[in-house]
Amino acid sequence: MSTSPPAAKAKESVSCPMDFILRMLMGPWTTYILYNLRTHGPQRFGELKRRVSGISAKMLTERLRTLEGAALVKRDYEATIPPKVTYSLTKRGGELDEVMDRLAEIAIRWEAEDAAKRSGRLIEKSPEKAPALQAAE
Amino acid sequence: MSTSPPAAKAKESVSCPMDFILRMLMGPWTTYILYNLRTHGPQRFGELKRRVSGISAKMLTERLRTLEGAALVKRDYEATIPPKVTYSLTKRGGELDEVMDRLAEIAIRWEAEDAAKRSGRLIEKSPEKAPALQAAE
DNA sequence: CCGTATCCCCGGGGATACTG
DNA sequence: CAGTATCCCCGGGGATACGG
Repeated sequence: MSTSPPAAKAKESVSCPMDFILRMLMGPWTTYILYNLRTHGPQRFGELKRRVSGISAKMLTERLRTLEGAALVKRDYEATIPPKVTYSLTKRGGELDEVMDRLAEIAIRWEAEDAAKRSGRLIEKSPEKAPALQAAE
Repeated sequence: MSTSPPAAKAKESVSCPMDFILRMLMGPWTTYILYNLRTHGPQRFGELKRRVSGISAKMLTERLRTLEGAALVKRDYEATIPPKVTYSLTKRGGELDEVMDRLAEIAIRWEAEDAAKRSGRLIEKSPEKAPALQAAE
């Protein structure tokens, strides 16, 4: 396990295998990019850049290269004039879908639970300021 | 979906719910910390700091506070002399186990596939330098 | 159109010293 | 022991301009 020790070098003494994936997903903008490729299908650089609003070309390029290196994204270069570059998820990239969905499901449930807990408190006590939510355990 | 737009503010126009969780897990050292709490059980600040080797007190404190705020970690303060503070996973924190395991499983499979693919190439072609691995699709 | 090259700035995070 | 306070530094990432 890791994510940001001194140097993100290889060899982690008591490492955890999923670390690599988390490192990948954790990179800035990464989830945005994968999400857009998932929901809007293969698309060109500019299109992607427009959708992932706010990202710089530099950043987008860097992320796509990294994802490509990890074999999660495929890059198709067509040497027309002007050139046309299309990015798409690889088969491997698609394998993350299930976990992503699982994560999304949990997130939604938590959100609902928190909302319920909050409104419950409001009904019984109506505090001035919403207190930080606390886990039951 | 997101992870690092301009400001990690709330309100994301076309947001994705799992974003919150990813943001959390993606924080530096986070997975290390959760992993240690999972495998070594509840433990004190110093103990945790020793295990997550290389982390600074400042960072560890900040991460633990964030995790506590997200209700993934519980903080027990005992006002003895000297004070004794114990951290543990909450029930909610434990709900991530399944996804984590799933992720670990995928990571291990990929690693194996890559190793196989690499050695396969080495046998048939023996290239000087190992080429960047490429997805089938 | 799809990038790379350059510059520059801001804040995340480490080290150290100190308190309850 | 478990933090907080302070200082300081480095590099990640944006903006801009240019090349194929």
